[in-house]
Amino acid sequence: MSTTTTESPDFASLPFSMGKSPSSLYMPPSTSAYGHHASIGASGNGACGFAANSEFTNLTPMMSGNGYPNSANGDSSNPSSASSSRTRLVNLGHDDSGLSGFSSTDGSVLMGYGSPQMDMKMEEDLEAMPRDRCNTWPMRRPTLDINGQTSPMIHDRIPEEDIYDSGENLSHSTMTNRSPNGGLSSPQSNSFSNEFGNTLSLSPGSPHQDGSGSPEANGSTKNKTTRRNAWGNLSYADLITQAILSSPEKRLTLSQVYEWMVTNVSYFRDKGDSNSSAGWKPPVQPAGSEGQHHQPMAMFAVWVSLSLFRALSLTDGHFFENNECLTPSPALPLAVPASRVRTVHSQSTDQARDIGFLRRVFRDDDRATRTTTRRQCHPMATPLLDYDFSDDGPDPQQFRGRCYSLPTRPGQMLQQRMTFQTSYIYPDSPCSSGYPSTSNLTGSQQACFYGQQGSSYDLYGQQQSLPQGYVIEPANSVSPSDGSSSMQVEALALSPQAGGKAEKPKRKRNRNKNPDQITKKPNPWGEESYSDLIHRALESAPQGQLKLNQIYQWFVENVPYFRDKAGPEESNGWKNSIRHNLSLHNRFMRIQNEGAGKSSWWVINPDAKPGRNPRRRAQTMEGATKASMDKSRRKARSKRSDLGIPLHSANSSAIGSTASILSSTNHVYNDQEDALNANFDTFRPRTQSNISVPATNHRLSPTRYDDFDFPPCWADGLTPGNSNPELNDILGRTDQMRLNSDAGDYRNCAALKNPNPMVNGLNGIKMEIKSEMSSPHHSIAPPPPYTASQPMPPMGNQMMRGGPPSFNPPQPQHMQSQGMQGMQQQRLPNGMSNGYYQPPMYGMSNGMNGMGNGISQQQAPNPSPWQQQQQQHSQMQLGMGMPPTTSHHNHSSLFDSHGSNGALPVDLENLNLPDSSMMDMEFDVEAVLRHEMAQNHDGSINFEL
DNA sequence: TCTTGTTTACATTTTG
DNA sequence: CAAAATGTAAACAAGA
Repeated sequence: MSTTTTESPDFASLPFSMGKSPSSLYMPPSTSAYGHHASIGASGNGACGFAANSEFTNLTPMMSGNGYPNSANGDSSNPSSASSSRTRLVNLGHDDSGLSGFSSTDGSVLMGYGSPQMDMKMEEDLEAMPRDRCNTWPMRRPTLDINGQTSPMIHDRIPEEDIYDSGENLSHSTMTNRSPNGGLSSPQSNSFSNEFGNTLSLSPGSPHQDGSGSPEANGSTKNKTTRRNAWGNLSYADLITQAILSSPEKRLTLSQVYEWMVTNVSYFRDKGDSNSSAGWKPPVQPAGSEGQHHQPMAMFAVWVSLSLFRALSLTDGHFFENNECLTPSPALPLAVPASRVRTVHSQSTDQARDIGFLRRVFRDDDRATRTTTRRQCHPMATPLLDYDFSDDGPDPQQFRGRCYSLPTRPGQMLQQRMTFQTSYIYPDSPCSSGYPSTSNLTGSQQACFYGQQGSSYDLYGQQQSLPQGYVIEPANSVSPSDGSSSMQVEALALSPQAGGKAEKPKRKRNRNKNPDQITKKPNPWGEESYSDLIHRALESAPQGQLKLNQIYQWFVENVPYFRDKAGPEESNGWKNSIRHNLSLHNRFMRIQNEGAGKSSWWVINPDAKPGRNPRRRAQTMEGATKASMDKSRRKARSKRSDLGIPLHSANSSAIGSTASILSSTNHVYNDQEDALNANFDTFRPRTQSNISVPATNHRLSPTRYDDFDFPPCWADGLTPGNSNPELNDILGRTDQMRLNSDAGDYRNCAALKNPNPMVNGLNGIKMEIKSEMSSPHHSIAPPPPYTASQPMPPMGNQMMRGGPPSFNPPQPQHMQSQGMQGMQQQRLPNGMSNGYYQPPMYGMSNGMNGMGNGISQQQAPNPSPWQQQQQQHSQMQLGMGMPPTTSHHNHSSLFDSHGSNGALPVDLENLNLPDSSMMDMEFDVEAVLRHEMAQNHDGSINFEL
């Protein structure tokens, strides 16, 4: 890491805007997240961060709207900060001087990312702004003795409730000159002198210079309660932070934290024995098991809170920017003399890691909530600033606002830059799942960090930056501390931008319940499952798609465990598991890559719900548990075996997909066993997998859709609103799109959403015109670019569909000529199958425009006859691709009709369609057919076989 | 023969 | 305790 120092020219060049600043870029919701890589999306050499408004706690992953290599370039000229209307995001980082900070004269440090460019932009706004109050400043309590206050204005503004915000507690030693009992439980504890040679000063007892924190100071009963904890006002987080930062390497094992506590905090020192420490630390472990403690909840909470609060600190100036505490005020000598400000010019890799840390902290799609401590105005916990305190002079005596209370001896604390390898406050390593690990914190974080220092995720030689960002969603304003807890624990809703709904955190298994081994990862490689890893791999792919061998490669390159098992013999197992997971989970989809004759592209299913997603099979069977299904299968198999029926019948290949489909929906059979007999052991060619998307064979020419008037459902984001909960439940279980509730369009919508002829499980039925077969594209097999799987957490439909598609196909020349084809080929099967890739329905117009073809369906007023025919065929195809819609009473008529007129191909007639239960879904295929026939003025329906 | 892909089976753990 | 989740192994088939 190369670090250079830039002396800020003057006071005004503080890297953070103080108050309202243009650096806080507001973007309308419509522009948020999708079209731009917002602030958090940093380039490889750019530092970015969050703009963490003190009001906001919800951090929402923000997906990039396009290929992040481009969009995340961190262009400083691009104010591509994304936010919701109430969200403030600041484009923070762009160049190598991304880290900067400032400090108060008393040594408290504000730091964060900020480039010189930004600094310049902020200058004009760095004017002192009056503020009525600070969210976290304690107001003067009537009962408090404020004689000692050095800044009356402060007390006028400090909310009473927050007077003992823990954030203030780590303050300068000069602030400890209060009542002997005002701080830690003993005066000597005000100075931490630990084994690491650092002397840390604490002023835990007093909120401010007023000394009112001392119960003895005023003798009021209330004052006795002002000390939050028995050991003082320091929260656990503060203490832990102090402990960690006091270590030479800025990292401690949990046991070392305990030890530090005992050594430096008299309260804990007094309770360091195995009996009395039960409340604050785990029971004493057997010898040799240090660091293997089972964390009590307090520590758990602290851990999490510390994680977040560091993360928020990493978000740096923006976090503080919005914090009024940092607004320069004549009454608040908080600003840092320019000479004191140093800007760290860190290497991009460092910044990237920092950003990566943030990203991981806030990203995990499986967890939407976090418990954390709201730490406003807390400049600590991010010793990323190389701050020169050498000439601080007598400033330690100066006032320190509550918001700056934490860093003590910042020169000590911040001299050593924290790196990812030492990011013990690193709760969300890829090996973790966002839950605090009780593992030895000094364990190799690096081993858990995919895309290690300086490396990217890229398998293609492209520089990878953050695939996503996060916007900070507004949350309830910070409630002042009630003083009853050492920390304010709040839930941080990490909601996907799309849905915004918090996901229940996904717990990771810890198979080993042995307390001594509880720190062990559930898997040798970490806490993430294969599925998670695959997801991550796909997420990291520039196009969001990887081939199987690329997934292998990703594993080898990014997960040490698999790297060590990359041998041909050793890798068989985990490769098999990867394949198994790819096939099994709905969150992955395969896009067939036939033309290249290569393996398929695997992508993240854009419709996969964040968090838990059903597997492709057992869970889709309502009322039939896996066990019962297995039993039924065995029974059916046995029965068939008894009858001499081969388990795998080639004849069934024609309905191969259907078989799989039905296998996942055979609960609809009245007689499950019949369903099993009919479908279960049906052989399914792998190219007709129910999770496969044919990439080429059934592609349609883009012109086919040129003049198609797409119903509103295409543009409405395909809101999951549905009028048929049952159906949608099924669809949801099978990972299908939902039917739009718009009765007027839902049929076509449903059809359009599933134009792929395979979507119905009608494999072998190609309702495409002959010209299609002779299409030059037919023999070309470019992998369809996965537009929706740009690196991002699973966002859900809304998010996936809400933004413009990004099209960076592996074969752009091909995809650009495909237009709709690229969309169409990736249609999800409709209701009856699953796993097909469903491209995002951004609104067809935009989507098409975004795909190079640029043809909006509404923009072709005069379709040619050929086009009309194509449209009709398309609609026909689409119509056939949709499930029956309106009435389950009509489902038989469908077959009656086609049976009578012979319009349907043999395959269709012979198709083992699901029986009544399936048709209970409110479909009206007949109506669709009629519609299509009407569209085809000759009343014919053409099927290409 | 190898790779890829699907599916089944089973053991174990977690979850509700 | 049942169901679900997960990891693992393996059978099987298609295709290069």
